[in-house]
Amino acid sequence: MGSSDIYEPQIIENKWLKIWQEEKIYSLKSDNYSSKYYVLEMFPYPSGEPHMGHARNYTIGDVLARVIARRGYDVLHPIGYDAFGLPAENAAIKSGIHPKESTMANIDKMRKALKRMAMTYDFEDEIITSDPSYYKWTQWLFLQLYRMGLAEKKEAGVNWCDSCQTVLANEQVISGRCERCDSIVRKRVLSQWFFRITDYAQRLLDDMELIKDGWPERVLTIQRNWIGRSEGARVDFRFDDGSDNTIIPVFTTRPDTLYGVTFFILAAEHPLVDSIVTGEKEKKEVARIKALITAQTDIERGSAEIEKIGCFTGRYVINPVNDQRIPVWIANYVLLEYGTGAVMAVPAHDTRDFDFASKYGIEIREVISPDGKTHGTLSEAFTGEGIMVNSGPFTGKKSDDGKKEIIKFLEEKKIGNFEINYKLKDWLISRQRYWGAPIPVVFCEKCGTVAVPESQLPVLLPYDVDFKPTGFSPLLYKEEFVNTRCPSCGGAAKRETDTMDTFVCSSWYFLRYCSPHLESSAFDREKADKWMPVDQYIGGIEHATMHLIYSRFFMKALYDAGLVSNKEPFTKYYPHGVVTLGGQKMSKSKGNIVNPSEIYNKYGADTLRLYILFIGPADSIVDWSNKGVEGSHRFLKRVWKLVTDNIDFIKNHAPSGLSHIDSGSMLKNMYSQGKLGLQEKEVYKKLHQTIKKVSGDILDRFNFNTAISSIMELVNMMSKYNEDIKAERRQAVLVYESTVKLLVLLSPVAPFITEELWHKMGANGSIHRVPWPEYDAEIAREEMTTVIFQVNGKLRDKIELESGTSADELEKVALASEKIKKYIEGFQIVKIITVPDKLVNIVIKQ
RNA sequence: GCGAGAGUGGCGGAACUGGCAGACGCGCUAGACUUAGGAUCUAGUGGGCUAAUCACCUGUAGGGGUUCAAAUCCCCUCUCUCGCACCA
Repeated sequence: MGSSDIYEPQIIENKWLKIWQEEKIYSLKSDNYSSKYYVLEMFPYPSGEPHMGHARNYTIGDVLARVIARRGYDVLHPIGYDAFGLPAENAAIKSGIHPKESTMANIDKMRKALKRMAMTYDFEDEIITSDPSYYKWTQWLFLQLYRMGLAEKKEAGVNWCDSCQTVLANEQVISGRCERCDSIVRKRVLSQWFFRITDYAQRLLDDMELIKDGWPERVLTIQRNWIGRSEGARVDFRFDDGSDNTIIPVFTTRPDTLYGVTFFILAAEHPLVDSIVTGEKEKKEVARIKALITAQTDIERGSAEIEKIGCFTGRYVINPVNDQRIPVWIANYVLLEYGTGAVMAVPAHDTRDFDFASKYGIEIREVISPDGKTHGTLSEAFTGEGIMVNSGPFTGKKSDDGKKEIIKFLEEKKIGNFEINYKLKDWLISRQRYWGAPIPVVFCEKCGTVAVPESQLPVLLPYDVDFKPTGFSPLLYKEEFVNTRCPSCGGAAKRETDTMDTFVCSSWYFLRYCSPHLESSAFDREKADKWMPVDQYIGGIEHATMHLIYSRFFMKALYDAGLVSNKEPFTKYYPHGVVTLGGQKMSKSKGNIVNPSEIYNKYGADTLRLYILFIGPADSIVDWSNKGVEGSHRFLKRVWKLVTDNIDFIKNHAPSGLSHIDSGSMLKNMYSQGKLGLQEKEVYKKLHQTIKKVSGDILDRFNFNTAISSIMELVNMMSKYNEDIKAERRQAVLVYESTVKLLVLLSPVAPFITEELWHKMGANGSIHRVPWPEYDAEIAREEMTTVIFQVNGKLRDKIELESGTSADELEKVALASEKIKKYIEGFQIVKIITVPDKLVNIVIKQ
């Protein structure tokens, strides 16, 4: 046995990497096809070499892209790097290595690893968001939004992370903590840049209709919750003494409970609080409670468990529907950020108000009754719909109707109106950090805020800066950067020193991929129209309310600007599951990491790719197992042995000039002429069943794990055939055909070993150019079927019968079965259920 | 607390519209080859009963139901995962 008969993954993989690169087989694009398919995996943040989650994500996308391309589609399958971001800058503070250097070094590592794993990307088309040729267009897009009035600088209470020394978008705060470093986030009032994503809240909801068939429902639910639409009314309250005309609007989803308002609450931070409190005693108490409340973190205030506290302010407002005097309180459970920061409290019909009223002895007045009767003292809030009681002219109405009528009443009297409220906040995009795209704006004393003209883009990020975190952008201390001329009047002006949230960069990269090298604009409209939307997007679900919602917003804004033709960026989205080790999330700090490189260096990339798909369903959490890797490697060794054995056999036994193109039709002829033996027919049928199963599993169901098991079954059956039948009696055409098709089916998952064996078979050209096989339904159909016989639903016998045997015949055979007879003798047969090709169930009376 | 999804051998997981539960892989057991085996091959492998690979019983978190037939459909309970959670 020569050395060429041993499976040596390192040697063959390195060999093919080189050849493929020379022959550029990875360019899946061609403009000659009519049907396009855009496969995209979320691009990586270049943190070093890729981790197992990356390997999983990219392998899934790669296999899909390969199969689709070989079904004749024109496939766009690009890669790039989300290269701006905090980790590189934090590393720079620690180590002194410039973010640009570390980022580029990491990208090199990443690219090398992706290539080594045989990902079908055209690396010449990759994009790097931190490159001026890219962020020039990020800045340009910022300006488009600015012109549309969708970008604005405004004073607002924002989330501040002390550890990251920057503000965070709402989406980056996960239950009161920083998404990146887990520190507790605190509120600060700062002037910051925002994108008005709230203007698109309704469309982000409505357009879910366009993508609902391709997105998992749970992801849309997460977005729906995040947007948080609620319908109700705005109701204006005024102070009772006419001392001023200040209107305090509130938002309520239950205008039908307006008659049950017994107190009124302002958020402790509400700007009116300080000015309205007049009495000395109240001033003291309000100051004390306010201090207590503001000391509570957002996490505490956001939790329903924390005790409700508050106090009376000494002032009253008038309930506009019945002119009653309502005491004004402050309380910790009313949040400034939501609605108007003021609430009409209806303790009888709101659990929070009920708790508060009970604690402080405030009146609880029932106005909605489940049965239309009044109930005196309530033991808990009734929050359901019912019949209005104690509600003046509205008494007796159903709450649903009452809502509409009260809104109508408010609108007529101009003291309120129908309103929709959203939890979604505007997207805060400025960051007080260095390693990001500069916001292309200057401030001029004469002209105010001035957009940098397109011709002056990009606003280059200076290289030499001091990274010390001071709470302000490092750019602020870079005078050459800050001091500039006003583009409008030419006078002295100062540049904006904040940079953009990296999520801005990633909100449009899928468009840049359509024309990655274009210098004259962000993207070529025609190309974007050809490729967009992304047909299949693949990536982690943790971006449900960040990247995925921002990208949807961007696409809509660009659509409104007339820059793109689609409203949604991603037709289908598939969230893959994470890879754990010992049930724990892999993390550097815990030291429980298996890197893809360890695996491909030891077993080869084919083993890695195979195992990461075989490990479990692609959308579920899977636990890494080194034993499992070995199993996958063993399988490839078995394939190697089977195919090399068959190559030897074919050399000695096959008719000369046999090619895989005619082996198929030759075999079909032999099959129809009855020239195949029993076991040969079985192998032949299994082959076509496998083609069917693998195609469906990959393309329709994303079931890579079962696609691989079915290939394993085929290999097992082919090996068994070789074992059972002596070489001289084997059917050469069958051996040839099944070996060829086996390699083709396996090639997207294990591109190296299949290419090597393909060439060992004497083929010309790459296996990765061979069209995806079609199955023949006639051959895939089983001739014989196992029919089970049951008595009272219990399995008692089974028999092989020709497929399609009639129900009558089945019944006859079943009743003739010795085993069945044993069970039914002496009993009365009640009925017999027959399902052709499946079973006969004889029901007897016992 | 509310909502959604899930629970199948020792393990990862199959079972498409109700119709042979446990495909495929790991692990384990026995055997073959071998100086050796953590290589490779063969056979076996849900549990119980059994001399047996015959036969039988039992079995998909637990309990009930629908059905000729339930891992699959319905109800209740338990457990886990995810989402939401003073959102007025």
